[in-house]
Amino acid sequence: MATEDFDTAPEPDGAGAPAPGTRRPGGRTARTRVSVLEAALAELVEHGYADTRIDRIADRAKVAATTVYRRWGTLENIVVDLADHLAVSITLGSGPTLEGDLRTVARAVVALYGNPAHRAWQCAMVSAAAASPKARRALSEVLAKRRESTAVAVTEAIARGEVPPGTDGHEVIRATVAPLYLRMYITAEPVGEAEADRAAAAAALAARAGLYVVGRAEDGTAR
Amino acid sequence: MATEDFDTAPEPDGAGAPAPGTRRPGGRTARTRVSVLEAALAELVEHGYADTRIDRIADRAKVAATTVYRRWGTLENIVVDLADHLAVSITLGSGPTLEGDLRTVARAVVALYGNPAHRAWQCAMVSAAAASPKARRALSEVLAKRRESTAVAVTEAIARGEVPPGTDGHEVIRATVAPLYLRMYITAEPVGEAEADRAAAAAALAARAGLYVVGRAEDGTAR
Amino acid sequence: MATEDFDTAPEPDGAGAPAPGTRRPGGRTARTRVSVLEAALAELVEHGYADTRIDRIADRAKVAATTVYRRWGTLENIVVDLADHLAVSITLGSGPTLEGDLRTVARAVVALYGNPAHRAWQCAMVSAAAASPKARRALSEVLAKRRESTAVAVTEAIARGEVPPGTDGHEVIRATVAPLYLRMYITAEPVGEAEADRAAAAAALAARAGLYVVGRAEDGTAR
Amino acid sequence: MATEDFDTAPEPDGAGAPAPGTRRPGGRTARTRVSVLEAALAELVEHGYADTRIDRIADRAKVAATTVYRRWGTLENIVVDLADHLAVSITLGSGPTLEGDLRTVARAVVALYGNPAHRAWQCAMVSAAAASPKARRALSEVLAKRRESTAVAVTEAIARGEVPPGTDGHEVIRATVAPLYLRMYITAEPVGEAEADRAAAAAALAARAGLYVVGRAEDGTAR
DNA sequence: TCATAAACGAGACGGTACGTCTCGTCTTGTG
DNA sequence: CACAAGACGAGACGTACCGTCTCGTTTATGA
Repeated sequence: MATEDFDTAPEPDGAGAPAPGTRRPGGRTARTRVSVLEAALAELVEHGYADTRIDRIADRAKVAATTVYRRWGTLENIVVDLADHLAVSITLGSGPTLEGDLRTVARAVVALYGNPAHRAWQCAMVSAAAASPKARRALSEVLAKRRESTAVAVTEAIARGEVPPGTDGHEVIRATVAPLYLRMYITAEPVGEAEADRAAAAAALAARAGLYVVGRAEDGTAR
Repeated sequence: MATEDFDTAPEPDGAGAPAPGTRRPGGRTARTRVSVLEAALAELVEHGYADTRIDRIADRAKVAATTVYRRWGTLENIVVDLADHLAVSITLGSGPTLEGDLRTVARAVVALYGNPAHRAWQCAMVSAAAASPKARRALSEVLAKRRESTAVAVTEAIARGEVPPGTDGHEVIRATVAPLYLRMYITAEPVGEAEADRAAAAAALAARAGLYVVGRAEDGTAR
Repeated sequence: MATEDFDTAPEPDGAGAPAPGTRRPGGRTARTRVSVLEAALAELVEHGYADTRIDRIADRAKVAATTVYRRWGTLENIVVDLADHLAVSITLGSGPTLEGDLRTVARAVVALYGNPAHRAWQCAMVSAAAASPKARRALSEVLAKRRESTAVAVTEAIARGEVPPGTDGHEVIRATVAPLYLRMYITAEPVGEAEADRAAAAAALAARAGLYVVGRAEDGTAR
Repeated sequence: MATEDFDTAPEPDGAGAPAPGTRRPGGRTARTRVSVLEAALAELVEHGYADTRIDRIADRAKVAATTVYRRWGTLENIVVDLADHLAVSITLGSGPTLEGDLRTVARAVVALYGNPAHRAWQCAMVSAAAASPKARRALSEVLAKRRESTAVAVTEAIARGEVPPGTDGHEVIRATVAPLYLRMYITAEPVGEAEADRAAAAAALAARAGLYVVGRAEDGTAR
């Protein structure tokens, strides 16, 4: 195993003071939060993560910059907090074949990429993740949660006898979205429905072949 | 097609003055360049892209900060310039099967990730790419160049009749490395030889099934 | 006359609401006041005027900061209010000579300077006085009040025929303490009984010579 | 001896980096310095020490605030630096009597107080001195330097046989100015030529009586 | 080999954003 | 329903880093 996780700092986030916004989470506090998150998203869309400034967020949110620093401290924290606010749910129509379901997932991923707000946020997360363990963990969690809701497609496929028992749903979803994410967030190559469908087909094929059966992963190759 | 490339700025890099370091590229000039690039790499390893400071690079390279600004201007440019300096070449032993070759490629990718210097640089590139079109293009080119040398495996496989004629070599390689890159640079999940081999197997399977035949990509799905 | 008083701001202290703490000056109200004043004094001793913070005073007094703001509004007001709380009285033993009495006064001034609490407060007053007219007036009053009780020594000396009739008691006291205050609060040079006694001697000498006879002050010099 | 000096902080001003402005003290550097000092003085006159803001100084001096922080760090340092820039010299005409000379000194002190710029600066110094040992030392030095040039009046008076040999010039000057400083910077009572002349007369009288003979100070009183 | 233009070194500065610290006010939820 | 505690607005602070400018020095390079 080449690596686990490249954490570095010990994150001295110990429970000192209970962070503003937690103690009295109603009324103004909540309004402020929404207002800031929305402003942050707008700034991400307009300027991108690297050129997003906290004071500009505060201005746009009609909030004192001090408040932003008090509540979030860093831009990274704001972006991470946006995850909840953006809460995305992919609903798949329980199609008759695994490939159909995966195609739905893949197309949804591409569609999200077409949404400027979501795309800007996701880009920001990727950029932040490459720099900080905290963002890394957060992004990891968000994606895991999303997979959670789509991995049921695999369960059903197992029930239908379409793929071998023991097939790891998460792994199948990963295989489906990986080529898309590569293009979208790393090489910035064009992504469309063609790519989505091809990725779904490849993942379904491999799943049917039993490549994602848990445990078989241990010896690595299947065939 | 959901997107092409999300460039924004026109990059006003017009040929004003001929950029220091090009006119007299010998002796001290060359020494300076190497020294700075090496220092930059070390800083990337130590602090990560987000916390790498130009002045610290200059200090470490025993060079005036002014010089760094004159020659590269931005950290991003330095990181991009590092691409040449890190020149990686994956040599595959022309094995008897496509899957074998892909496995070699995948394992090489994982091995590179195990190299702290290369990993730090690649993380920096991903982070920068998420923010700037220039970095995006550069990263895109680097990866394309790498694929160039490994895509021959597919050509040979076609010759052997292992995969259908018209199969797109680049696409096969992309399919091979995508799950690894996803784990390495986006979700920060563990990556090892197991994952490498599984990715290679899946890509080979899909290639054999004709999923990566050029032109068929147009209508998207291959059945 | 080079100057009168360097007031600037109009002091918008007009009688709007009757200031909290004036209406019901018993029980808790009084306890709070004492507690805050004492805390303020302690903070002055510990940190000095420039580094004394209202919230720290509140903490130490076990009182809500809001209360402090309501009652005093500014640190300056607290310091001014401390004047009463510190009420100092110099009792002179009605000695046989003016110089003796003045020596008592001078030594008392030096002794007060040796008291950390009083010294801290006095330093604060001087510092505040250099900045605000209100503090200036307050300090002026405090010192005038102190002189009031000691100037009787001059009245008695006049009665004894030791100094000419019409000698201004306040002026004699001023002359006595001036060199000490100069050292203590302006040049921060050492001050001890030697200086006290010398100042008393000089003031007594000048008083006997009739330098402080009222009216003669008009033409300034007394020969 | 009640006290020496009320220093507190260890002043971590050790020779780390040689502070900007010392290495290349010509041209722009010098212009910047003058510009800032002049602006600072103007702000002191307009707003007083307590309400002088560094960024406003920078604005007025048409200099980046960063530069001010780099060169001086604190307002206190600027005010201290102003001492040199304001370089005051009292020239006394070598009159025939000590009292005449002292009168010149006293009147000069009052006249300086009439100069708004000098008065604002001196008030600032007093205020700062009450808060920081560094300012205290600086003010102390400035005043000592001024006395240095006027204390010669006493030397000449000794030569003329007007005052006893061994009379301490500095102490005589202190006695002269003390009542004026008390009124000007502590009690803010009016000060004019009348007070100046009276103070000069009293100091001269005490000096002639031998009160300021060095060594006699040890046992304190002279009589 | 030597003149000269290129590249570098070093100090200072302008400017942006950051993150913090206070002060004093306003708001909220709880006793 | 009052009020203590929480959250906020405003403003200044001091710092970090970026990128530029200036001037003086060193060093390639080609005539």
